[in-house]
Amino acid sequence: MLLSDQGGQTAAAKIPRPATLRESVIEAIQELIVSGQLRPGQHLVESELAGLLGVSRQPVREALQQLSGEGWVDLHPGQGAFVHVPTLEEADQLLAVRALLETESARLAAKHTDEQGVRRLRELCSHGIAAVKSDDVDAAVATNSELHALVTALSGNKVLAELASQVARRVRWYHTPVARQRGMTSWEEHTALIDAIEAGDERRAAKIMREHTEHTRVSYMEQRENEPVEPAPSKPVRRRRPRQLG
Amino acid sequence: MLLSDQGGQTAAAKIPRPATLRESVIEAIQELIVSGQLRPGQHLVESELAGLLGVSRQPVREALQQLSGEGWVDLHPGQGAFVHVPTLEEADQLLAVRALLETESARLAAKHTDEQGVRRLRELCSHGIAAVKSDDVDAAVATNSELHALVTALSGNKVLAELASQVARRVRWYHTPVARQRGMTSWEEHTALIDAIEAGDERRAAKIMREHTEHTRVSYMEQRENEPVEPAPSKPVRRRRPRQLG
DNA sequence: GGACGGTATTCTGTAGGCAGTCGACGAAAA
DNA sequence: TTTTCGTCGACTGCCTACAGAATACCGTCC
Repeated sequence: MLLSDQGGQTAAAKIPRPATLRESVIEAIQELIVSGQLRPGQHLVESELAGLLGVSRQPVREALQQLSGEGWVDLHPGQGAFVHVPTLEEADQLLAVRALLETESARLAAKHTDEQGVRRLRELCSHGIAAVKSDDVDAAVATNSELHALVTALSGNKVLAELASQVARRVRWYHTPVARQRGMTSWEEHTALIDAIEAGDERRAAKIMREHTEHTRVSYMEQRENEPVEPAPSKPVRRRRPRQLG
Repeated sequence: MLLSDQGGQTAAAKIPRPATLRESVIEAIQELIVSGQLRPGQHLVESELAGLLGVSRQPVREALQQLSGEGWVDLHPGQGAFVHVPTLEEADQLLAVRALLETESARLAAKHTDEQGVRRLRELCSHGIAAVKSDDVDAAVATNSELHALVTALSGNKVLAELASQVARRVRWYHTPVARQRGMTSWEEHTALIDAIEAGDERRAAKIMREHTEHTRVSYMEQRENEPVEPAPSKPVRRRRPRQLG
């Protein structure tokens, strides 16, 4: 029970629960956002999403509220939900926080180094390297998330792990385009990190993780500066359906 | 807009918004929890809360879900909401995370030291000292929260500030009983912290904040060991209304 | 031609209601 | 007496419906 729900995907056991509609809706909307079908700043009309997903408004409302708590959408009271517009500044700050949390996690993981944990880390690492070699970016990103999640789990601090996972989910939104650019380098750093954890070298593990996350941040910032997104409307306006003829 | 919703209570300006029912319900339930009217592990029946607060079930549901995201209640699918049972271990970890976040905040605040910010910090500090002298624990705790929130806001990293505020809210649940014990000592440390921030001494500010939060943690742990709470039922059971006669 | 106010429309926020599900209690069997 | 099964009650999850709020459209007036 302790770590079963940390990995999320790792614990596929238990029961393939039918899951509540709310959870399904959450995942569906997340998918729509990361896939770009819902653009940043777009007004999310509850009834529309409800119709699209074939459910009622209530699960959609609840999903939007949870997504708001996780930073995916912004909830303007009385106005509705809008897909969050990721700022350059915010991405920078988010990645900085991630660096902070994960650095500490790595330090703690090295402190209570755990043979079985290290083994699982190595497994994930080889999966990730395989994914990069076969040019499967999605799999690489997913494995990357799992690996980082596992490191935080190994820190032994559940609160820290949960918080880091929350931040990581948001980072993942930005991460995909960077993954290809970073490519194999990232996984070499992972390997070094695991070595440090296995050796129980807190200082080195922390250092590597800090540099690793910092590299990702720099990569992201460079990428973004090369491809400036079009300036979104500063005031998100409620979209209006074209009037019906007749 | 930038910092207005950081303090919560500080920004009483803006609009005396009628606020959505959901938000009111959230605050009401939080209040019921911290005041102890809702005991840890207790089953929260939606219809009951709805009746108590004079609203329908929907706002209550939404409030419970948000509170679940913030760690106040645990949501068991198909079973309902239960007031979170704070573990000793969890409190320890929570305070450790707070230490991490606020240490970094203090460092950053010292980095971009800001005259006006320092002035506001000193104001809060004197308020807090006055509260302690007049033995007003609630005011002291509130002012303490505000001060810490302001430090995180001065860090300039909004994501960090938001996260720290989230953690701080949970800490506050545990903090009240410790406040009296720590008393004036805590505020002397605050003064030293502000001095360091004003001087722009990152290292010293971080050090003071780390020790400060560590003192709180130790205080809390000592207090808890002296007064072990009764072991809550490990399996939260759905409360059952006594059967109607006839 | 531009600005302003009225109106219509759309969406959110909330309420109430129904079916599914989970747990508890009690009876029957071993 | 202990275990197992059936039944009942209550609560959650979801859907539908209604009232209020906010905004865009459009005609009128200056």
